[in-house]
Amino acid sequence: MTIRHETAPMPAAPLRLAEVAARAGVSESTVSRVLRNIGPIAEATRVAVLKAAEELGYVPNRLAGALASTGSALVGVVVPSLDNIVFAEVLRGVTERLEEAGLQAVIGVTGYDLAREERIVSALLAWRPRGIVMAGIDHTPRLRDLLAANGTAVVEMMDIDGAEPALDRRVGLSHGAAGAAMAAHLVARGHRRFGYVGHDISRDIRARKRLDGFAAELARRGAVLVAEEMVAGPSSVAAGRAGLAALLAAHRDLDAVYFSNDDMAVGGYFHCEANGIRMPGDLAIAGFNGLDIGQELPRRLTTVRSPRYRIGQLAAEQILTRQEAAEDMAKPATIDVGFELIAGETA
Amino acid sequence: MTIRHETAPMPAAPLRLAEVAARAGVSESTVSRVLRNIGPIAEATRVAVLKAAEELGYVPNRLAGALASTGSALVGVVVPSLDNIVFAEVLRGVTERLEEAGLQAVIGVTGYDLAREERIVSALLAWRPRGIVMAGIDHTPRLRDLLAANGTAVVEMMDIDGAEPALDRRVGLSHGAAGAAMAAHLVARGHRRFGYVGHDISRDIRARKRLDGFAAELARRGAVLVAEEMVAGPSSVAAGRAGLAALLAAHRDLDAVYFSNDDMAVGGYFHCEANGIRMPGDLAIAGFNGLDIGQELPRRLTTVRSPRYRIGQLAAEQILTRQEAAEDMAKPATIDVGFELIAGETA
DNA sequence: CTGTTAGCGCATTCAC
DNA sequence: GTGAATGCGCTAACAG
Repeated sequence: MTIRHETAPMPAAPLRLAEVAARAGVSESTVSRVLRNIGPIAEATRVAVLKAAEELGYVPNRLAGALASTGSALVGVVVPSLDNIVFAEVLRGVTERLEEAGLQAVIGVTGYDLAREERIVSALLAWRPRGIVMAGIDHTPRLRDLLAANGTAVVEMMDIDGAEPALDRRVGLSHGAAGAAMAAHLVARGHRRFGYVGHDISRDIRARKRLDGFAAELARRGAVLVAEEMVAGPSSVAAGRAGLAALLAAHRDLDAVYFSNDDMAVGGYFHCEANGIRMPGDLAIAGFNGLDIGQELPRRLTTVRSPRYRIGQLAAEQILTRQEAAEDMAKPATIDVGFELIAGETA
Repeated sequence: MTIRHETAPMPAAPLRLAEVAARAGVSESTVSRVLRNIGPIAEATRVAVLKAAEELGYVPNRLAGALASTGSALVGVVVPSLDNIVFAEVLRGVTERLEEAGLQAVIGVTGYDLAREERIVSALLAWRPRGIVMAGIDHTPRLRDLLAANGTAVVEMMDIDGAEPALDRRVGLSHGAAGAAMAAHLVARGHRRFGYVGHDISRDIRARKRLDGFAAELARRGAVLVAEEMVAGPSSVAAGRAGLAALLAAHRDLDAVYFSNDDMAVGGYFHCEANGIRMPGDLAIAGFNGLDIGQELPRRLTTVRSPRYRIGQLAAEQILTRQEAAEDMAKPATIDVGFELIAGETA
């Protein structure tokens, strides 16, 4: 047993609307209206209510509020990973835009696992969110059904080229086109014999789409993708370094190497630097994402910049502006944010 | 007006417990119990209920559940930034541990702004979360009062050395000690004349604590902190590069430079590389965080590794294990996860 | 402009 | 083992 000093803060149950109402001498509804800026309120009572709420340190119970009004201020946000700065930036875009509108993000991380994504989204739906924002357009059939049946606003981010029909809205870019654009650029720079270094591409579907677009464009332009080196596990600088080493050990005659993303490409860069391989003279190197680190290297990395922060903001925006009235008429809409090829100094 | 095909999914209102009950031919209470694995249930009815819920694609309404049971499965998570991979990793640790326990994270990003932190936490509290996990131990007095009065479980992460009393639990490391450890290491390596390159340190309180610990230890060991170069804005590779350039322009006689973190230090590294400054012969360089990128540079960066993922996990753990029963007796507890000095090749 | 009356969907007493 | 009430804290019609 402890002896509690009189001034010690009592971990009391949170206050209710009723207690604010009592202190202000008005009804609960009035307090509710004042706090939500709804309807006409006499200035005197508004002041009194605000004062009472402030003095008591009242924090409204949004659980109750959402239940009563059938509409929570929560938005589910699902990303495949947080190791990757890319998704952290998307998340920042989403949360910032949501905050402006007074909404909050509940997050889920799938680890690139579609079954887990299904479970996570299902759990998110339990909060009756205003909407769900998820990375990627590839989902389990069961998740598609769940989302469709639920009538929840859904925004798919990052990727816009897929065979499956859109759930609701899409904000992103064509990874196939990004891969093709890089292939075109590299071929134009005179490179002909290509290699590829990637990470576990069976899970990272967008990386696969880039590779497919890249390979197809190479073929179209008469260049060759000589070899692909896939490193197990997630992408990282270390994996890129090791991957390039392995690739070059087996194939000494490559002009250029395309990496699954900038992390991997930076690893390749370091391998070249450490082994006296000059870029792009001895070997050209290219990545994807347009990360800051790549542009701060002594030789700027050739890559494609994806507008991640903007994608996050636009995705949140879609949730905010979804007109319930127009819901039935609205065809699933796609916003293509495009990408920018950065012709750096490594290719 | 659109003509809706018969098979088109009707964006119906989400199902209620009652509909599952009707289909299974039992009462709502029974469904509720089956779904939550509570109390004795006949195997036959359990199967029937599960089948009905599955077939209907029922997703429980946690808003209602939390309201009725006064306890939500939400945990507020507040970080200063998401640009920095460091906090993304912390967030990953938190969400992974929470997911194991069936809880979900609602996030808030403060932008290193304490007033905004206060608003965000206040908004988070509105969901009556199981607990709040926040980065840092420096908060507005008003936020401290709010949290104390509320009786919410609070875990402060990252930092453990502060004048203010802990709110509830702390999981982190002493940034002052980390700065001092680096000072000791560098002096032991023979360096005497030091410079510092930092970012906007008025907002990044932990960076300031590291600098203070660093400077104090230098003084104690008879070395000198010749100059500090503060770059406006957040930390970045570019800022570190520019900062070192500026510092060296004004002070040509430095032995070693301590950076506010690894991002900045990597920038310094690139500056040296681009300008033929050899590390550590001409200039020693050290950072803080132990990011992967620093350890993949051709010369491994000398730095201090902070166990960010682990901090996140432990912080979530604290929320989970907080015994309501022992709540009154429990003194605010601090978990020091420590840090590891990485003696790289740049110092 | 303000108060009163009903639920929101579920978890929880209790009975049976 | 199961079902029938009661209320969580708030918003949303209604009156007045």
